[in-house]
Amino acid sequence: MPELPEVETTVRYIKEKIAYKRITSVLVRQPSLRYKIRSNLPKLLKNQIIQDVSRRAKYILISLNEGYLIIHLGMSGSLQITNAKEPIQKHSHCDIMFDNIILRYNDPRRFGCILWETDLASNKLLANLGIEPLGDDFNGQSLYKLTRGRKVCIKQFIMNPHNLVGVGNIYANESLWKSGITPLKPAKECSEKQCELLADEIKNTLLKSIAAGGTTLKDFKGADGKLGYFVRQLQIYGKEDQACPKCGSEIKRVVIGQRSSFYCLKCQA
DNA sequence: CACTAATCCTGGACGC
DNA sequence: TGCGTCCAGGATTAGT
Repeated sequence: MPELPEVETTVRYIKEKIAYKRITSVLVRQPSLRYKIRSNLPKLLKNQIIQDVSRRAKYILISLNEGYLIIHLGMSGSLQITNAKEPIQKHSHCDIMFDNIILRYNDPRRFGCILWETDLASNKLLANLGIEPLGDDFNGQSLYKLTRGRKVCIKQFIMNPHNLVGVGNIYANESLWKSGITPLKPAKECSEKQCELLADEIKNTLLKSIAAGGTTLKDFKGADGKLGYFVRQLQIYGKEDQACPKCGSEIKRVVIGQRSSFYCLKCQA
């Protein structure tokens, strides 16, 4: 599923393809996503020129002459640059057409969204987002400050987009294992040193995955857009009952906040 | 205010 | 083979 690295890779790729191009038409086949696609979207977008493509958390932001397109890929969404000759796939819900190319939104589980807003500040979804893990203001110190007084466990804390954005279940598991912190530890009990380690590992994991993103992106053409290449780099996620790559003891699985969590009893305290 | 559980949806894995 | 059941997952919303 698209996590922050996949979204970032998608943003870079589509920006290159559609920047400064004019939208000729828009076709909505299935408006029922996480939020319904507004019925006047084609009218709103026609003849608009793409000014910029950027990212905030896992939201893809497309600046137009008037207003913004806000796209989220949800669990299973992907954006492809394609053309009219390519056959429509089963879950291709929306086409944004340019002179020679089409930006095609595909999302089997329909957890994503395609919204239009006059300005970003008035959008509720963007209003209460936490810190960007790859931004300059995220580091051990800021993580330490944020976690003070928070008794929720550290895994849930870093996965909550009001605290920190873009860290999904897989990246949370991997970075906690790498920094030797048990996912069950109350956030407020993480030391300065541990916050330092964790912040570094979150950044590392995301950056590595972005570096692998080019390869992942090619896999987006496949039906499900699932992990593809990056899945091979996983050390702990989904490895229940297998040996910890660091110490060899058995990896445990627990459910935290309805999410599977994998950790090593020996390495993570 | 802080935290928990339910929710949206489909495809894939699994048991019978 | 085919049916039913369950699970995965991000982020919001309703509920405690």
